Amino acid sequence: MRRLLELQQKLLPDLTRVLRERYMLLRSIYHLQPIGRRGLAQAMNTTERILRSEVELLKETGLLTVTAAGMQLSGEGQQVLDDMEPLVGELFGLRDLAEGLQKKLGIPEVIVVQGDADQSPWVKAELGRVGARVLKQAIQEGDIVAVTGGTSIASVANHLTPSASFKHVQFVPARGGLGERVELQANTLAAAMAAKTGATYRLLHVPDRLHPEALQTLLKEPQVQDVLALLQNTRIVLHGIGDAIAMARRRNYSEEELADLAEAGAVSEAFGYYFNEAGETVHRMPTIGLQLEEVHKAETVLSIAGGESKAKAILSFAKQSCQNVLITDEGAARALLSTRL
Amino acid sequence: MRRLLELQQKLLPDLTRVLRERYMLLRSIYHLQPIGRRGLAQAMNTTERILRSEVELLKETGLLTVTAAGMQLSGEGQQVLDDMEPLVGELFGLRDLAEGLQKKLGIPEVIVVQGDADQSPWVKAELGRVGARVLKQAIQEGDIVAVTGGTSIASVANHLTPSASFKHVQFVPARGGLGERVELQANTLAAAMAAKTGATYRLLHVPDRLHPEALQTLLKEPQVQDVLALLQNTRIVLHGIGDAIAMARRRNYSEEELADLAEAGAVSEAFGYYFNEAGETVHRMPTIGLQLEEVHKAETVLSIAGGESKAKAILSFAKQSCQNVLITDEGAARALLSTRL
DNA sequence: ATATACAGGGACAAAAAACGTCCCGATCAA
DNA sequence: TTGATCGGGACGTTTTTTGTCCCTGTATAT
Repeated sequence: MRRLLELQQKLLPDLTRVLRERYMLLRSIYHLQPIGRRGLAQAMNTTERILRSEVELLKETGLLTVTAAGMQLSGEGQQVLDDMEPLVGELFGLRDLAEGLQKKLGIPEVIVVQGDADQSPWVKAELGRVGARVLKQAIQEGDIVAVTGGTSIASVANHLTPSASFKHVQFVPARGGLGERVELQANTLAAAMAAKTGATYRLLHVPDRLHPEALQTLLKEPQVQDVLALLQNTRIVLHGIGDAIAMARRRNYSEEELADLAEAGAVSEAFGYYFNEAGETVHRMPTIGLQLEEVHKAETVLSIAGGESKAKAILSFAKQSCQNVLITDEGAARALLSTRL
Repeated sequence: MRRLLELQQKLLPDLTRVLRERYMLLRSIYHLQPIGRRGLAQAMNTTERILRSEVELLKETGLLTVTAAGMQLSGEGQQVLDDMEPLVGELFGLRDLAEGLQKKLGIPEVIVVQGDADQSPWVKAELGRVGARVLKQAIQEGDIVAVTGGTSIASVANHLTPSASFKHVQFVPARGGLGERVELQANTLAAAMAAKTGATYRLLHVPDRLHPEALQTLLKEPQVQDVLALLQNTRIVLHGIGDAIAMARRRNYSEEELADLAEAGAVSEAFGYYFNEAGETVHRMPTIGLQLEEVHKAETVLSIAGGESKAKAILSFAKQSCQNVLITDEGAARALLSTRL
């Protein structure tokens, strides 16, 4: 494929530019639909007229339909967008980035999506879309999937679709309450994923900020024990990676606690663990759930994190060397590759 | 590849049109170089200005160089033209034509080049170029290659290049003098091919229009016997297919003989044999050389014929069902496919 | 050597396409 | 019902493409 592209580019030098632009257009429409000309023009920061020409062309090709509510992708347009996925790597040079990361971080598989989650809101959605696709491919009957909270994982939940392969799958929250907003909590997302796919789910109801003694009591509860037993047999871990300080702040840590974390050198966060640059655990959220050893035992660990601001955190967590697949974005990838080892 | 092209076409509807045009441009330059803007514009019947824009673009891409003598392909341009070969089948729908012919005529491999040899002079050159390529692929050490005369085969000779694989190959004329112009005779072409490739060759010197008795005498000549013995071990036959009447006329048949041929239903001609629509031999040139049985015995029979006017002849000869590869052009292919079985 | 024919490149007006901008009636959501 | 937003029409302006002609240099044949 690469060869064909190079050949075509010699005969039609701005082929890739056009393909890139059209791809971004389709993708934007997909994420914003139904959307009007003006709104879209603003979102893609281009002019209304120029966008109009593009849209008219895509309309003639039948890739998008135009209603009074705005424009949206047709079935074929959706199909084309999906079919383009492998092409995108070449068009934006993402394949090279992915290979570079793979080598640098020692992760078996790396997928890089175009854009920067810090700058463009839809990039998070893209991460979710790709994450959902990868999860669907990895899933096997009877799997136990441990999921964490966070915006990236929430995005995956959003893009999951019903499928027979999820029939006997169980989604289990990786950890109990972590003090996040409810729509981003692991419990919520496990349930949401189950609902979207047709799988089943379990919950881990652990109130926030419990005293250690109360925690011990809870641990004896049959329901809780049940879930913990399931977590020990986790085959797939689906988790996000957070910036340590940002996560702590989101979880309403006091200024004092934040200072402690910073002093300890915490850089990244995942399933309630905080890691320093060397990948060592420097702090744990006071709750119960998936243990780090169990993550290492899992067959497939799917990490999702994007945005330039996440680069340091990704690098830190990669030290765990337990990941099988990393899904990230261009912004993070470039930042990672430009830092010295 | 096909899939990628379809995808691209949805995003850039006139991609294939542009690729087609640029390909034809490169090809025309290749066949006419060095050529000036005006001459080329006339040859491709387009305007000077529009061609100029195209040329400027290709020049910037480095595909052609511009000298005071005119423009010509650069090394890279040459390379691109070669690399495009597989693409051309898709762009011009030639793959479908080839498959159709393969089915209809029962020939294992069919290659169709773009254009019509009756209309555009360079199509014959293209047939030769492709023929040379195929021959080069088919050749093995120690092969004996029987070649016929004719313009198509002459074109193959023109496009052959030196190669180590031709080291111990012998080119042998399929038949003795057949009354054609010397530059199209089998003898000449066998020698030419040997010279171009670095192979060796043998000649079959048989004067035109010999009496049967004289022929018998000649047959006893050691030199002749030698060549005939070689022909019995022919592994590759490289031959053209002619329209029966046209060939006879080119060979200065009398009006009376022509009438006889026509009455006998002669349609096609190859290595001195004339066949009717059913593929039956209705006449033979009075000379010596490769026998029809030997053609059937050969491992590879490479037939080359193009132009709409050759369609009937190709169909007739295909009845022999001894061909392995047919190289023809769009004009002939379309005509063949549009005739009832 | 010289004439000639043909090469590429420059120039420029005409034509066409692309673009910026504004408006309008329809439609949907509040 | 109201207000915001939708797609499509309209139109002048800008940019690009195209047609046309000319000029100078260079091969080639005489």
